[in-house]
Amino acid sequence: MDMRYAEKILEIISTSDAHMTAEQVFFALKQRCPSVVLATVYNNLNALCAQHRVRRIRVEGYPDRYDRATRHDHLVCPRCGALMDLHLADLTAELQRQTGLPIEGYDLKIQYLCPHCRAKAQASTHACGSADL
Amino acid sequence: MDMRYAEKILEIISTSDAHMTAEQVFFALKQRCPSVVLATVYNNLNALCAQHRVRRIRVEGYPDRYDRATRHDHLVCPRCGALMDLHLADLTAELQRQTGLPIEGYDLKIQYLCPHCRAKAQASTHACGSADL
DNA sequence: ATTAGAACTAGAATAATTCTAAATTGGTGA
DNA sequence: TCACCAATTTAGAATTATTCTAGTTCTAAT
Repeated sequence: MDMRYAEKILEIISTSDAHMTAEQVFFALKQRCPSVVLATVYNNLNALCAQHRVRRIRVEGYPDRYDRATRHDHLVCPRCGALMDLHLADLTAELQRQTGLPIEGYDLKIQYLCPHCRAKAQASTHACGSADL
Repeated sequence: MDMRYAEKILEIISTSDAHMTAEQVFFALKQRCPSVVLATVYNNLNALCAQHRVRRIRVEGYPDRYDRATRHDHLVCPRCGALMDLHLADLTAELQRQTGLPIEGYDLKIQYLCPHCRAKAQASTHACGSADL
């Protein structure tokens, strides 16, 4: 397993709340380790995800993002892809009970127009009478 | 908007419970319309998703899948990407209350090792003492 | 029949990610 | 110290899913 940079990558991800893409992690790491290459970042990220030390988040229409492995949910803006953390109660036990299955985890993404996109949507509604999507 | 094939595509998706990829939809449609091209399927699928008549499901490590637009949740096998429908109670109101936000919807994916992968995992555990992932 | 606009086709282009092979690194024992 | 081994990284090509562009065809209205 490729792991020479793993600790550094882990630190970058866990000290940022930016939900970075692989490329952003790569640029952040490059500041400290100029010789590192994007493929290495992907390798390390994949290894970290396999070990559940990092969490990969896929958002419709955007590259994968990487996040701390702590259990929490997300708010996703369907317009701009912005991601925000949300700390709701853990539903695992409840879902296990409802489904009767040995579930391993779950992923809850809540769609919500972020304030910025909400403002833009209102502006364009006022301007031309209907949304531009 | 590209919509000449939309009804046929909608029919293919809604009469199948296979959670098809764009390519599978394309092959199914090609049976009836041999001249159709993959890009057209993507265009129609995108239009249908924008109108919320079809739902796109992204699964880690696999191409996007398309599903009926009815509200329901999914069970996802983290090993093979298999998708299964799950009809749990609608959480929208509860989430709206808990977050205090005007949410537009949500996406709940529950990870669960499907019976097939479970059997395989057990077999390899017995054979060589530990999982092969 | 003509025209205009929408939708389709073909295939090139793009973007994210993975793969392959070669080079480098770090650790271990001689 | 030196040589060796396995693990990891590098470099860049390859792959895959999806989108884009330009030209063509279709439909419906005139």
